[in-house]
Amino acid sequence: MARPRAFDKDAVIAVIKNVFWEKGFEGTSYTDLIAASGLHKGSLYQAFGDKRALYLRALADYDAMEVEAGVSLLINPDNGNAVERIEALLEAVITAVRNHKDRRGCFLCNAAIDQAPVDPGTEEIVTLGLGRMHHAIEMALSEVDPSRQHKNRIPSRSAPAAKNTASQIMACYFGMRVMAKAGVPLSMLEQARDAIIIQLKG
Amino acid sequence: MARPRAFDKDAVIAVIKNVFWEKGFEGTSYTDLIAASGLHKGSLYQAFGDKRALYLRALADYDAMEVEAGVSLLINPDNGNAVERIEALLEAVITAVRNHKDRRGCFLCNAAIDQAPVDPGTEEIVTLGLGRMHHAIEMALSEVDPSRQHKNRIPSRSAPAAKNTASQIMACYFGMRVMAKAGVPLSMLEQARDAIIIQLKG
DNA sequence: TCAATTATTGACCAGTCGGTCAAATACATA
DNA sequence: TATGTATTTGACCGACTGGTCAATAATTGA
Repeated sequence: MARPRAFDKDAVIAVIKNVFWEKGFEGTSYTDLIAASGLHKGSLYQAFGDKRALYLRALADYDAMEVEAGVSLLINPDNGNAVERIEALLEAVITAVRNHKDRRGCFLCNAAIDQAPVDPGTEEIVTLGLGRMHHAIEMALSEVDPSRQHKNRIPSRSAPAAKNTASQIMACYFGMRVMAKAGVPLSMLEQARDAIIIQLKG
Repeated sequence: MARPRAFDKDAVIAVIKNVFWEKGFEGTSYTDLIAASGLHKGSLYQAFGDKRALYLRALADYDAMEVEAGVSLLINPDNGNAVERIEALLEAVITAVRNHKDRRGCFLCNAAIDQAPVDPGTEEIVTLGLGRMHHAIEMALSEVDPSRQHKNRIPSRSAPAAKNTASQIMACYFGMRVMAKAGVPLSMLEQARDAIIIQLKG
């Protein structure tokens, strides 16, 4: 019927996500978005709406991709026992800093600090994302796999204890991301990871 | 010799600190700073330099006031035993949200995310502040007060274990601040606090 | 009282911000 | 091939950005 769009919307969001992820909402200008996407300002407006709409789509995309990856890492028994999966999650934070000099951190965490307090749309995506993360950790913690119980000595937890510990691990995880962004020595992140794992195994 | 300054520099920094604290670096404009301080743009420049210099002074002031308050809370035995002092620190995060609807969070934490990765001056203040916090927690954890040891049953920790646990508690603390900003239910923050305290007492 | 020195003031700057729009363009259908 | 429709384009907008500066005012020591 009409002229078709010359670009793939999802691919553009994926690119733009990286800009907001790295620079935050206020720190990102249309000039940045144009440079990254190769599109014209008018095209961005026509396809997605204003800057805030673009930001929310980018954040939702992060949630669907990266947060979801974390959730499946935590839930899938193929990745080892519950403690090993949680350790892998924490290890990923350290690896990102060590190998890739990644200072972008976690977009959800960045958004929590820079936009959630002033934008309800951001707040909603962030709290839902944190909620799913929390639930995944809780699931992992309460998991009792009878066939592995002996071999790995993971103490099983009552439901309320699992909830408490899940909240604690969430806090540790996001705290580690903040510390990584802050630029603390890697050793401090490793210490935090070790302490958590020792606690879980003990 | 010459015309004296009509305002108190420290008082102005204290006011401006609140603006940056709430809105971040990019989110704060000179218009905001002028409205908060009542000064003219030229006066701010003459007295402090550019926006970044102002931000760094505000952050340094936060470090000297608020972070230092946290450090003394952790170190001073008048505030109870080590676990009680750490609990008070975590409780303060929850209270700030519950009673004052405070969404500013921790300025050091906000700065870690929004400016530390792109500004070395910010990174330095933040890492030094985190370092002092870490040291204070470590001191509290390794503290063995013989007269109280029996009464309160705080397990004493070896130096390396105290370092690990200190890093873990730091992460939990900053994570809780992120979660508070994100707008998670208060119960989740209380769960995290409970889990940490149970861990320390166990 | 006068000179030297510093602070205050508000007008001013170029550049950039997010956002709009009408014209040109390209496609699918008829 | 003609027509209707959606996309692309780049010029354009007013508002605001961080920052400057020359004129004016206030103070102290001489």
